[in-house]
Amino acid sequence: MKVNAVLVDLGVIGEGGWSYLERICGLMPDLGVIVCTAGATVPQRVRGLRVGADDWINKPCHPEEVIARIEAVARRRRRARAETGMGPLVIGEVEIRVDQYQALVGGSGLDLTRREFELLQLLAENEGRVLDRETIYQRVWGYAMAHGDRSVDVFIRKLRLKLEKRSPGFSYIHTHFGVGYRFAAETSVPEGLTPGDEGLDRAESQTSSAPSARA
Amino acid sequence: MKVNAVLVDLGVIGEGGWSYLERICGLMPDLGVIVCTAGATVPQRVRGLRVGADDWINKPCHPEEVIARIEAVARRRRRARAETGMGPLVIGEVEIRVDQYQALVGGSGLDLTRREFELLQLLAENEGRVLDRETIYQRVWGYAMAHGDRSVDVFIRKLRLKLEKRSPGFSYIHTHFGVGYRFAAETSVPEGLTPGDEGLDRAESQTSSAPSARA
DNA sequence: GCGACTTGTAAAGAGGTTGTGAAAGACGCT
DNA sequence: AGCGTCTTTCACAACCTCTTTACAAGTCGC
Repeated sequence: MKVNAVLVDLGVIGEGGWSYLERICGLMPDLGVIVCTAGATVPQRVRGLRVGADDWINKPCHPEEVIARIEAVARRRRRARAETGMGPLVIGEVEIRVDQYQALVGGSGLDLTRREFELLQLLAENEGRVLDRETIYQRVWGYAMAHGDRSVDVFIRKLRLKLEKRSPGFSYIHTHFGVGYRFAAETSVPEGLTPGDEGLDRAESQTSSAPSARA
Repeated sequence: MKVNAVLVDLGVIGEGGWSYLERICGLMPDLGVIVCTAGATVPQRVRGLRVGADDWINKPCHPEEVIARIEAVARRRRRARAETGMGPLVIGEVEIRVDQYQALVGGSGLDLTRREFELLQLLAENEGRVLDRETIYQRVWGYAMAHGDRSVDVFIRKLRLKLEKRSPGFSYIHTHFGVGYRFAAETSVPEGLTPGDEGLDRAESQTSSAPSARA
């Protein structure tokens, strides 16, 4: 069961309420946030929506409407991450069984530590997308990355070692210099390309060389 | 400019309003829909949100709050679209996936550095518009350009090389002497046409550029 | 066409980013 | 507590990108 939205009853809103709201919206951008207050003024509601709340209900309010608004927000959220199917995550040779806390490569189990697994899971859930280190750290470690922290790099390396040992010839984790990392199943040595005629273009072809295309 | 949300004023809602709302929500699931009505009852609002509206405002309502609600919905939409990669930027053969930090030409990936990518993105977002160097620098580098800085020119060149290598016969980045650069998909060698005799409105030659238009 | 200015092009060094191996520290188990 | 495992930190090497510079080529007004 996945949470798509929360209903936050702040009562009569005060300073504590604002910082709380900001923290929720900042920390969990994927979560729908509906705020419920007693007698909030228009400027307050405006401020709340600006901070990041998805909806704002003022008491007294009808239960039916509250439910409908929750549904509306939750539906939006669900749609936004429609790809988060419940089945195992499969990218190329790699299969991730989230519920079992286990990753497989070519059918046999991969021995990962907790951090390694959660990093792999995050990357795989965002297949094809470049994630920067701050985002990775925030979502795997659960709090903000300290300046100069190299943990992400180190764990990327560990994952790479374990993955590429199991399926040689494929590279999964790609570095985007100055940006972050991207997870995708690609042949590490694109055939038919002579190293040297590339010029400025390092010709990493995204689509053509996917080994086992995953629709 | 991309539309993220619409505000639909249905007045006093009747049967026509319902079918209209259903059509909008059904036809354009990616669009945020905010409904505005006069004196809709709670069951009516519940029904509207169930049909697929993202928010529901009842008149009389404060303009400030309306704007805040539009912003909230639009923000959600934008985020959802960026996250799911729903809205790649497509100009001619070039496709830009902002969330993936990746650009494709003719379906295969173009490997760009961070600055190159951000420059391309800026140009593509302003397709057909001439951007001067100061603006480009300000928006890609994030601060004002120093006098005599040639960085923009250098990166324009790098982009041109990578783009034109991949789709020969087309030029995307056009120089406007003394002004700046303009991004548009055009055949690079149109015979008998001197670049410059386009007159005053050179900006809107937005050919939808069928790739086979060269014959 | 001439001169002044703008833009194209190529290359190299500086500076920052990432890869890598190993040691130190934290954690959990018996 | 003792031990092994996992995590974090550190230092250095390797690498990539950005910026700068210099010169060539192009464009505009006269």
